[in-house]
Amino acid sequence: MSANKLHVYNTLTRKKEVFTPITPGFVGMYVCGPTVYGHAHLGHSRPAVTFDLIFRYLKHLGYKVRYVRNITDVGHLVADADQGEDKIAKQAKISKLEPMEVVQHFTNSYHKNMDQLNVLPPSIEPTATGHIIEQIHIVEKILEQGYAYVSMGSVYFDVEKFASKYNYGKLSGRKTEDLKANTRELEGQDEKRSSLDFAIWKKAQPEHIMRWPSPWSEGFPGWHTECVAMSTKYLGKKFDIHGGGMDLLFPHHEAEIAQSCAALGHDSVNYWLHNNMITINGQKMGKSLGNFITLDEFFSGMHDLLEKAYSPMTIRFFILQAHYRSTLDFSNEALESAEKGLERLLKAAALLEKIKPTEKSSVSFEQAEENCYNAMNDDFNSPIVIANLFDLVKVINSIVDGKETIDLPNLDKLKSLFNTFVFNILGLTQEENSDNSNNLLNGVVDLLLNVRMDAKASKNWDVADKIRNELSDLGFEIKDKKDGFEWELK
RNA sequence: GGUACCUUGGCCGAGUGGCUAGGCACCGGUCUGCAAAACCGGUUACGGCGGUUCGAAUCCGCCAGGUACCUCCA
Repeated sequence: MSANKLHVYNTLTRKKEVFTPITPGFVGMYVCGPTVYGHAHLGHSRPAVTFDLIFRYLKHLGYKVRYVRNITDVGHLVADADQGEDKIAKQAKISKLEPMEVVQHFTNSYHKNMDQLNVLPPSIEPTATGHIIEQIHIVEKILEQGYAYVSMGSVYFDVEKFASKYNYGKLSGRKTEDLKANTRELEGQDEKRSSLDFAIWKKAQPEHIMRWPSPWSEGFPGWHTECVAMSTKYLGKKFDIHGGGMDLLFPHHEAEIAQSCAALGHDSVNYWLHNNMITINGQKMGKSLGNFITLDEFFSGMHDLLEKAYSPMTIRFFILQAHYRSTLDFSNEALESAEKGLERLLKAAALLEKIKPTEKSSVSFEQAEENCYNAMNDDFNSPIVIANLFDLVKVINSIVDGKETIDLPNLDKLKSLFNTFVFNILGLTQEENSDNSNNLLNGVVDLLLNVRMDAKASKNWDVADKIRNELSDLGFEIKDKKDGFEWELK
């Protein structure tokens, strides 16, 4: 891997490639966002954090990035007995709310969770319902090009016709013959010429409450059309990066490629990036599997599978400790070790600010810096970055212990390196304990510990230990120093 | 059934031919009145069998186990 160039793993070619933007200095990135018909769960945080890391790093490299992440608020079908019914509409009926009320509620909840995870907002966050006209235009274009047909008020994409000219399945490695042999019986199949075809406009059934007029019927846009319409609108007919979860590879992204190819005559995306899944007991955590834990439940600890609450930063760090293309297995043990590791990292970051430089330096950081950049340039390898940061943690602690020395230029270098990677690129934040701002409490604890200092001075160990042990039981961590003490609320 | 991918130490997770991440846990030491924190050192690996090679966790083959997608899903 060459040292200075960003390489990304392109799902389309199954290789790491040098990243070269279409327009020098600018990057266009589109990422599939959530379908807002439920609270965000741990699985949703993976692409959000992954592409946040990528967004942050591209910006750090000096690119001007337009990051588009959509909100899917219409159109996807449910999997159970209510086949053919709109997910959002179904949720709306259950809770007797307006569909847009449901959408707004879960969008707000998603935004709150993303903010807690310190995920930066995208540059543009378009909604599917806000781009019905654009989607109708895409459908019209595909019809004009002859790669779709109208049937009973719905419009279907003609996969076999498309496949006769273009390569359908190139992203997911599928062949149309194999697909034909394996497609299940689904509702509405009789309207389609082939089981492979997919709806790009769907006529609304009477019970559908989300519906829009179109040249073909009153209905709603098809499953994969919104991303094509919105990515084209905001990033152009050709853009750099398209991201999303691996589970969207087929059919969603394959269908996107087919649609933009059919409508525009060429591919839109240069680099396809896919994050892997978070698993629970080795199995994908997913809405439809019912084995998910929401982010709010993680933050509060209110779930049977959780032994305790885990902070948003713990979740973020947990995700960043694995490479984005690997599966990541949830367990209480793994989260607790992430929590402790993160604490150690952030404590070092705080200590770093207090270090006073000396005349001479026994340490330098060129190698560490190179290692960090090489790791990020090698397909955003955050676990390697973190490993290097932990090496720096050791150095910081050794300096504080007086076992190493650092001069001003090296201290500035270390601060800049550490803070850049910990806070700017990995996007971690110090989670301030709100109780620390309580002056009354601070005064009382300081008083008790000063009493303990006096007890220690007169070798009254019983009193000294009693104060320390009982404060510890209450959740305070007491650290004796040479000439005093430090404490914090755990 | 088809396609793709995975299997690393007590746990989590990097690593793609030699130099063997990192975190958590555990053990020993330093410091401390004793602790905690910190530092130093240590222990436990590459699913199985074969092959290629001077050398394989890393390449190839077979076997076993697992996952994802093929229907909405991050």
